[in-house]
Amino acid sequence: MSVTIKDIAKRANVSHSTVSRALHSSPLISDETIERIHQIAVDMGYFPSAAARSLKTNRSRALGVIVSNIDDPFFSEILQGIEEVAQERSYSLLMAASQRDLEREQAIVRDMRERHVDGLIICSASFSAGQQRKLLEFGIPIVVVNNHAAEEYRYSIYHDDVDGSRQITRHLIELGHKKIAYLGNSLSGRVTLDRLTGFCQEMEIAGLDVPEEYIYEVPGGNPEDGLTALSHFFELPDRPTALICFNDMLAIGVLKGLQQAGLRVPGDFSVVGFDNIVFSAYTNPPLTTLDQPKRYIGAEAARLILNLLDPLTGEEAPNQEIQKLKGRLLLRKSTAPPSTTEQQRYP
Amino acid sequence: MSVTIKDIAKRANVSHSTVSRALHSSPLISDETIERIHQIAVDMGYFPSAAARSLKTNRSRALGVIVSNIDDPFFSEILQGIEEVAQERSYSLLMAASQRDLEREQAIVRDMRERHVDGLIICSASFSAGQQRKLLEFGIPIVVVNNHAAEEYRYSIYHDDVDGSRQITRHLIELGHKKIAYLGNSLSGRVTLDRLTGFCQEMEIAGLDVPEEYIYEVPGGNPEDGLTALSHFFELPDRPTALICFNDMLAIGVLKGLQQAGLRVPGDFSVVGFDNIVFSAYTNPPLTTLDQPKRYIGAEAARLILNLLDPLTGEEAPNQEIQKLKGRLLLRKSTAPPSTTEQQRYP
DNA sequence: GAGCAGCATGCACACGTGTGCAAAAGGAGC
DNA sequence: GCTCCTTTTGCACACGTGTGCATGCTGCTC
Repeated sequence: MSVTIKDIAKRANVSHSTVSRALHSSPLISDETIERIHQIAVDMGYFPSAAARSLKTNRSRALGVIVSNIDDPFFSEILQGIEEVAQERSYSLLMAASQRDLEREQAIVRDMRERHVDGLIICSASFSAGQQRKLLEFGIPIVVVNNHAAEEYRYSIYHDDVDGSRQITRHLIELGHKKIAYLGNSLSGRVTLDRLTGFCQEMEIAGLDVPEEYIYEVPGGNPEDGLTALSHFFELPDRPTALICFNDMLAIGVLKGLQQAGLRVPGDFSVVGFDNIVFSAYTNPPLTTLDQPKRYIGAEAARLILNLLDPLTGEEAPNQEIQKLKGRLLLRKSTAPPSTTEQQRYP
Repeated sequence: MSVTIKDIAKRANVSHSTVSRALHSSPLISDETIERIHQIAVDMGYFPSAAARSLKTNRSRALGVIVSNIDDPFFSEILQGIEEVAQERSYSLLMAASQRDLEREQAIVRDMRERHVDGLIICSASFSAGQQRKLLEFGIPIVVVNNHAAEEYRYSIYHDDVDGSRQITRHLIELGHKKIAYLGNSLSGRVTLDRLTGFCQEMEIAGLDVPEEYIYEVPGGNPEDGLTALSHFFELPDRPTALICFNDMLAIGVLKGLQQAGLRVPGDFSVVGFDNIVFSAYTNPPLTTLDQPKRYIGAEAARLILNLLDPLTGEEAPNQEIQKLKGRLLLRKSTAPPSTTEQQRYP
């Protein structure tokens, strides 16, 4: 079929082991043979077999990446960060989407194991606890990104959602809002909880009350979820003047709902998102949000795992590393002081 | 290290070849041995080694997927479609982003080859012609998706951009527009060209003139590109009343630019996009666009290549297949008849 | 010239799996 | 009891690469 080191060996009148060593530029082989064999390899169009190498060395130079959905703009930006670093260090990526489906998760984990990936990056917020044990007995480094159980893994990197949410809440409070609500995504576990916690903490510090009905959760994080969730807040007798959304996607849906209802943002109602996905800058009005360094998070996750696999010279591989990154409040145009006449403007 | 078929063989008091056959449920092995060995395999936590299998069988049960950018919402939806079908047929995906960078492309192709992927799906519109030859001597099926050289490959699946563009143009013409402009993306080769062609065809049929300066290209397809491109049209002495954008991303930027300039859409100016990415439904106003079946395209690409690899019973593998899919015009709120006083309303 | 060091290369086995062929076991038919 | 057939299993080799160890060669020193 294709050219192997044996073919090269024949052509060069040496043994296949000499070829193998020469291609790795081993010091055991004389410089001229190395040069000669490299040349022959190029001429013959030799490509090493990753399978054979992997079989022999027990390393695949591949990373597994598990994500909930590839087409989530938040995750896809993280993926881009991972990809860049992996490519730079010449690792390949085996990618799979769990769709939050247990059966798929199991199939994926099984596959990753059979393919002997050298490391695993999990970007699926809700990776089931059952899989976790299976993964650990796997014996390879695992880095989780923004997982709901970030602290239970040895290596993880995640955004400080409590802090981010506090920044956002403080901003609204400083604008003068007193009636602030939170719209969460029940599917995202720890993340939505942390964002809720940060919100509540800051409200308490400010001595502001958060009625139970100001906290609402939907099972999803897409624009349409935000759109439909809005009716909950509309039906309240005492309506909030500002809404903190779990993420930008929800916020984008909320903006549309408000517009349909004839409410002006931010004049009548303030909305904030979370994540700073690309499109949050192009809504009308542009969305005030919390900028998570998504690309950096992905890159950092890849770097962390690659440093564990191929320790750079001088660096010691840590046996535990949990990175908590802080985001940055991004003020745009969807927030303003509450309208003094807001009750009248409600439809 | 981990459990191998030899370990199972020892435990079961048979040879490793019997185990190998039993695990494949070969008819050569008695049912009871098959049953017994399957049980032992489960008990011992056996995982077959993909590397060893791949080495022996010359199949990897993996598909390579090359994309320009993972975080492009258009491609990431296609990816999702690919992923679903691949998973269903238990193939894994090796994913890489070319970033339209020649050096990266080469590294990726090399890697895919070394890893012996069974098939390749190329979603990078501008995959260089040089790579193409290398790929073909590769000897594996290749399916290109929306490539600029779709017809040069044996298997490809792409959207009928000429038709789509004609649908869009016709819509604008029917609304009464006579001065329609096109904003292209010079990086996307055939795609932008086809969309331009469809536009021109329909304009000619309607007997409408397209001045040279109504056709403008920017090197990119992101919202910011659309935003900056707008000034070109503003500077024209005789301005268009409608703009067809290469894709939704550009259109989203254009919408923002128009809003900043104080123009009303669609009252003062009509805008249409292309692709129907998720967010096009959430702009203000919602974007009229051409709905490409992105997920379906991805799924179809994966199905095509998998049918070539593992022909389903009864089906004959075609030795060439070029699918051209038609999109559907999606009327939303960014288009309307041209304002009769449009010249006055321009700033 | 014997001994030795140092360099360059080959031999042989290993990684885990799949498979053609031989062989063993068992039963049936004469 | 022998042959023949069927069913079940084992032997041995192959896939392409990496590596410990042995071997051969060259040149130097005493």
